[in-house]
Amino acid sequence: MDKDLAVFKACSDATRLRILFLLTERELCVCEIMAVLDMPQGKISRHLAVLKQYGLLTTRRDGVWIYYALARDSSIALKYVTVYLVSARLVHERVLADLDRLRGLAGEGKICVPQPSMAMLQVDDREDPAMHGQALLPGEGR
Amino acid sequence: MDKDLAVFKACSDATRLRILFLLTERELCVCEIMAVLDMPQGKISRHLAVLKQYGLLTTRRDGVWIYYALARDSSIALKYVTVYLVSARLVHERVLADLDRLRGLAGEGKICVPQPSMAMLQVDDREDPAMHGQALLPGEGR
DNA sequence: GGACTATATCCCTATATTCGATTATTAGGA
DNA sequence: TCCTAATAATCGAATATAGGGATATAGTCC
Repeated sequence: MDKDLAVFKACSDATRLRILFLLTERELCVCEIMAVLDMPQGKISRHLAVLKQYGLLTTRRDGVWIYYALARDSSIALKYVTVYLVSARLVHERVLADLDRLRGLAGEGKICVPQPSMAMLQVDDREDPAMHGQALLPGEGR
Repeated sequence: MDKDLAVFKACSDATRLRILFLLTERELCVCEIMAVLDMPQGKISRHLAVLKQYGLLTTRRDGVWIYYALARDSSIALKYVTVYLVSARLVHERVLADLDRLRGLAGEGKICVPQPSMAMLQVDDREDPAMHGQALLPGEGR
């Protein structure tokens, strides 16, 4: 029962629930989730660590990126929560908006492809306080 | 989405989860839950208040006793959590022990002597726990 | 090696949760 | 009305959790 309890604890936070809804679409790396939810990297990373620790997520490393995906068959509760996520994703406005933003990022491909360094682009690289240190996404100007 | 979040918050405590499993059997009054879980009255009452506040329970007063029962259709998440509860109740040792203790209470007659309305109670234990979304809820006919 | 990027982790504070213990409320009966 | 049982509500302490900010680690490219 402890595993099931862990699943519910994992789901009992608004940010984590939004992340889980996003992951019903496909596996995602941290920077994609950051971009969609518009939250600082440390926060996203921490919540992902919690979700993984509770057994809801698996990770796959691909170079610099670490892809998070919904785990399967790790507990009874997770099975039903997953069915819930898939069923409710089309109902909640906020989730729909998140999914739209995700699809708008860069189609189905990687969005956080390594960018040329700012120095090489000869762009003013003064830090923008509003950016929380996150990298630019393709197509974004500064 | 907030209602769904509330459901998961409600389920993210071991005591509350055990109470919810008990309530898949039938509606219960506080003293019965106290006896089964062997916990102080204040603790049980507090958790029941949380569950009700989050929309998972309904109450019915009958004289001195207040019967708590699983709510229905109050949110999408609750629907799936209820299906989970019915499906998982035969899997977890601790839940089985709780349900056994509950069934053993009636004969003892030491605690309050409630008269549960049998209309609420029909749950088919022979349901296949592996099925998706079609398990019977308490009180639902086939 | 050095620069850069993606991600993880640590520190610290604010807030939330849980619990035991106590007290209050409500209903029924003598 | 007084008494009692069932339940709710309150208080304070201990613990857990979430968040921002800063730093650390680990690949990748040159």
